[in-house]
Amino acid sequence: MSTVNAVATHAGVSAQTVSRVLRGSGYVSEATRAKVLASVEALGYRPNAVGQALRSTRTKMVGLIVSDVTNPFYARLHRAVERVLGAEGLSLMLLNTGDDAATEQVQLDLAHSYRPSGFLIVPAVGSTLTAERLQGLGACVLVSRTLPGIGVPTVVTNETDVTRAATEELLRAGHRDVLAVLGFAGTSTSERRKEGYCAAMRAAGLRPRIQYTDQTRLTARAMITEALHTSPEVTGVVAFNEPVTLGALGAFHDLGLSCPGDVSLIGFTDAPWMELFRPPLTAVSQPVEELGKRAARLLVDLIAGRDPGDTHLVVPSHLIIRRSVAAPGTPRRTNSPRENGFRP
Amino acid sequence: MSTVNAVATHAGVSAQTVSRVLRGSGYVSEATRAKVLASVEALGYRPNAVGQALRSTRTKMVGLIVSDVTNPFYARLHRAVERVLGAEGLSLMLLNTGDDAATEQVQLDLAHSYRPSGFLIVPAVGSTLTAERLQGLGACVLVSRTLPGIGVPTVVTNETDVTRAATEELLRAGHRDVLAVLGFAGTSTSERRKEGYCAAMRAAGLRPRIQYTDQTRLTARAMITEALHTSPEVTGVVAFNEPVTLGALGAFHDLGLSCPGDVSLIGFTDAPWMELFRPPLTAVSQPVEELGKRAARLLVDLIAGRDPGDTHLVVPSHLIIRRSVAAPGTPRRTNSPRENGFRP
DNA sequence: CTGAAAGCGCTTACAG
DNA sequence: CTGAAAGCGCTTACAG
Repeated sequence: MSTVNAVATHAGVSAQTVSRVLRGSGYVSEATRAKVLASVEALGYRPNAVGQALRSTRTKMVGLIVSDVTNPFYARLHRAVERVLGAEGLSLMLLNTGDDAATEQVQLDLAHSYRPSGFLIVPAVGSTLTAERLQGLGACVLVSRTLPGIGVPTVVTNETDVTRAATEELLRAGHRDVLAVLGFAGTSTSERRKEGYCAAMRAAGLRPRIQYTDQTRLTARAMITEALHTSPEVTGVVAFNEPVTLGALGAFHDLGLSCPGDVSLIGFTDAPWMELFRPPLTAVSQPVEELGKRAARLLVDLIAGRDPGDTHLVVPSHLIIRRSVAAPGTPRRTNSPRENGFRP
Repeated sequence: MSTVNAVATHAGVSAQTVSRVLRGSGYVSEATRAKVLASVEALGYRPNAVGQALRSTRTKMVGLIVSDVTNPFYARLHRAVERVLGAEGLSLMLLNTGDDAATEQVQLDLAHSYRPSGFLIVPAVGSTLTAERLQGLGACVLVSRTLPGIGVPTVVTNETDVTRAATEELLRAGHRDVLAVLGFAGTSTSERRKEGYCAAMRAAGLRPRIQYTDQTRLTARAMITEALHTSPEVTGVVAFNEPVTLGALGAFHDLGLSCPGDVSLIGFTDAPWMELFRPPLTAVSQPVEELGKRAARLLVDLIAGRDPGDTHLVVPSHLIIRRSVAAPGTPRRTNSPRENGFRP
């Protein structure tokens, strides 16, 4: 493993000159530059990022903190972010909070110990992050979820509007009792969607019916099974994310309910299988790639000390109409669960 | 941002003593330890991982190099690996090769510049990685895919056996013309599955029919559409991964083919939606969590310089029988594509 | 245009 | 049980 000094000796120059050539900063004569480059080549020299980071007090790395790496939403986000950052010579360190505030602190500490150039954070439920803490982290952008009363830059989608549109789609088909399955209570994503849902219901003079979940498939499946079991008057469901959408379909299965015959469904975060499903699912398509790209660009500006312009970005989601919403049928009797997934 | 020296001054000891207390190595008196800990607390000191890494010439980080972060297989792998490594105080740096050999080199260089403690690698297609290169990287485990003639530790699944079992499941139902849709030609995963598939076909005196793909949904969809279009005698399909399974379903849709009425399908890498699909998909369930756990443990042993025992691990996949395989119906006529996804 | 000196924050030998 | 010295690999001022 050769070092700058080895290259310097080999080229007959000083270490700083090697550094200057490699960073392309300052003046270097063509002759020296050529000598250095030849030595770099000859020795197969690769700069040690740790040495660079220590001296420059910043690692060319960005911490991406998400709540669940196996949720496809975050995998897509990761890839989109990586594309933009990679072009800027920045790497990504992906950390998982499991939506636990304590884990979030630990992971943030861990990432911070590498002194990354910046952070892209999806705050965990009940996050205890404060403005000061985030300030201390340096450049930082909140993605998808925001934190109340904290003026940090954010990039989110227009969930309120699109959830209202989704709800109205069900109401237009004739549904009167629509269940909104949300994520964790208190997160900005749940609350903003609740707003849109409630606005549509109120405008139609209907009573909202809300179910919070932990955003995972299995919990959603059990909760939706129970809700539809005890409230057979529900004929429409708006899901929260891909796992919850799968949970809803699992619940329909457990109760022997057909979709859209017995109950209509609007999926969230359109996934490839939703188009192929029978029925093809009407779903909200979130612009995940755009979200990631915008967040990454905003962060890059912040890191470079450039004026980023608007620091509170909203990218539009939209509703894709397919065939999982139909007019409600005859009112259901009490449904009893068929098999796995539900304990009364 | 306080440093060891700040803590040392505050506690009235030397920097090395602080270091010893924090690392829990060497002898330190109870009194000194208490003083140091109090100062750490008082100053809110957090060690700088970059400083540690530079001096100890190893970063407490592992590079995980995969081919496509948005493939759920790798997301699950990431989480499983992170669990084991996190418990050992190791972080993960996730890098994407997009299954491109040149990108693989670049990403590996990049990761290596941080001098991680080890690497977990899913080699890209046509990977130019050599034994020497991997040696130079330090501790290294190949996951899921192997490289021919390279004695590096590996953790894979028993693809040959399970693909043979999947093929036999179709033959048992009466199929004679079964299409095996594989991934990239030449990867160990494609070739090992081809082996299992061919073994089953040969044993039944049948002619193999193989289609290589780039393992993505859209390409698989187009290729399978074309294959089923030109060869209406095919009545069974074995898919390669989740994206290819979706591609197959898309192809059936494009050709107006029902499953399992017109064509039977065996999915690969069981995903939650496959159970809920109509028909519920018979699929190969890969032990991704186990794969990640074993690979991570093996790497941890290697890093610690412990004897890892067996360095070529095979974890078992198994076939989950559901309802996408049925007896072949009457032979199909030439199918013409219905809509999007296929250009003759 | 180039170099000698210093130091980023930590830990590794080496003394005592 | 504890400390003075040195150095991991690089880049940042500062001279010339």
